[in-house]
Amino acid sequence: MSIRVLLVDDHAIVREGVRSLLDGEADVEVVGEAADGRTAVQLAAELRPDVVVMDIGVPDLNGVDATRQIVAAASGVKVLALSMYSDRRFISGMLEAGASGYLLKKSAFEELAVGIRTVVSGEIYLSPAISGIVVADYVRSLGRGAAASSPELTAREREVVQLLAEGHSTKEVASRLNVSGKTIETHRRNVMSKLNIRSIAELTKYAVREGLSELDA
Amino acid sequence: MSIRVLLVDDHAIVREGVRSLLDGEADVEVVGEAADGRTAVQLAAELRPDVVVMDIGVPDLNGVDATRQIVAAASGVKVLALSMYSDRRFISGMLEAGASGYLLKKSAFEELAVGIRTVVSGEIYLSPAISGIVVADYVRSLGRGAAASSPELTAREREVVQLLAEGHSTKEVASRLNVSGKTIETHRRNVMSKLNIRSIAELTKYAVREGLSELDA
DNA sequence: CCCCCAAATCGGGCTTTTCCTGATTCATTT
DNA sequence: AAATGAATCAGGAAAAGCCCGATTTGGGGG
Repeated sequence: MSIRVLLVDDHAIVREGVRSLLDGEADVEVVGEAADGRTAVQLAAELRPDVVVMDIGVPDLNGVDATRQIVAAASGVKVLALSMYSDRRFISGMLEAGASGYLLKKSAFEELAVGIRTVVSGEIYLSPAISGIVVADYVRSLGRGAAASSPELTAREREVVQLLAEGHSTKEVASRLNVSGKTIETHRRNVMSKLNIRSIAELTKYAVREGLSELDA
Repeated sequence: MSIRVLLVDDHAIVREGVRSLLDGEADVEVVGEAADGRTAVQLAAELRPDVVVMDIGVPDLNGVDATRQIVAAASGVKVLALSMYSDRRFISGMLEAGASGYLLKKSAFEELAVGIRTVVSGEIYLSPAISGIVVADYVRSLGRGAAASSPELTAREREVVQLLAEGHSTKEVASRLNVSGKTIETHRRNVMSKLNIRSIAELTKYAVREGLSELDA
């Protein structure tokens, strides 16, 4: 029985390349691909892969929140983050969301193969470069009580912010999330109140700064 | 005689993936890889590949300047830009530097294969999404000689965009510029029509990309 | 077990903004 | 002189936003 993998990355060339490489691994089988977070969550539920290889900077639903939903909905499905960034916020975000591993795109493919097998076996896999940051954070956290990330916004709120920052109207966001426009409106206003901002422009910049949205999206 | 390719990308996984895909093309042979611009220039001189597939966001020496040096030093070597971004500045930068093509990572791999063969034959290859931007720039350049930073918009329009992107409401912008709100409204709608965008979120990102606004403003 | 709270959901009614369709002025170009 | 593009503005319809409140649901603590 080979390891069933779902690939999530918004760049088709990258997905196809990784798939091609994984095809060379006898014990790994790519069973699906997704170009955005929401599709990833759906496919994870349908396909029940062993591992989701998740890029963080994906549209529609970001990698962190997609991971949270996948882990919550499909127990047993492991998520392995594959990111360009070694930014502490992304790392801690993914691990807190329930990812079983984190590696960098600049790593060799061999690391991905090892990482996949490692997380399937129930262990955690971190790129060597990442380990240092995680340990440093851990050591720091020994001194303080909590204060890991900035839980200002709820997961749902971040979801709404991301979609709004990607240029979707309130109505579009509502229909995509299958809720009333009033609900989205409330979420937006709550967020803007929490962040003390008064315009979509500032909200968009916040989303970009937080990695919820890409500048060229 | 197969087409000899040099891959330049700072992400090993991406390089290996693309190499794996290209290995499936009978007439293409990957003869080298580089993780940064300086190495790319050296290898291009040593290996004399037919095509350099060049990522823009590489360390040490950026893709644009690396392209410039490769084209200057090794006549006959074609450079095909492979970028995450469809930003006009990158596109024009690469083409001005002498690249023979530009395609996006979100394209399918098939496009890369076609692109490589196209540039080897001496022609230019552009992703369809890119072509529109290039043509728009070209058409614009027909009218003017220079073409400054963002020649799409008039000075007044940029002024309005900047203020909107900084989070000011239409009314606030109007009073600051001492004109009617209706005028600002018209400017905004004209701009959004020109740029083919439908939301303040996208307008804000445009402003940030163009340097009209700061992310932390 | 029950109460409370936070999060998510929605509605009514009113205000504000946006959208669509023109229209005028002025400077530059042809 | 005619045409074009840029900047300015208006009126009315449509949409979105703002301020109130309300329900439901899932946990935690008493």
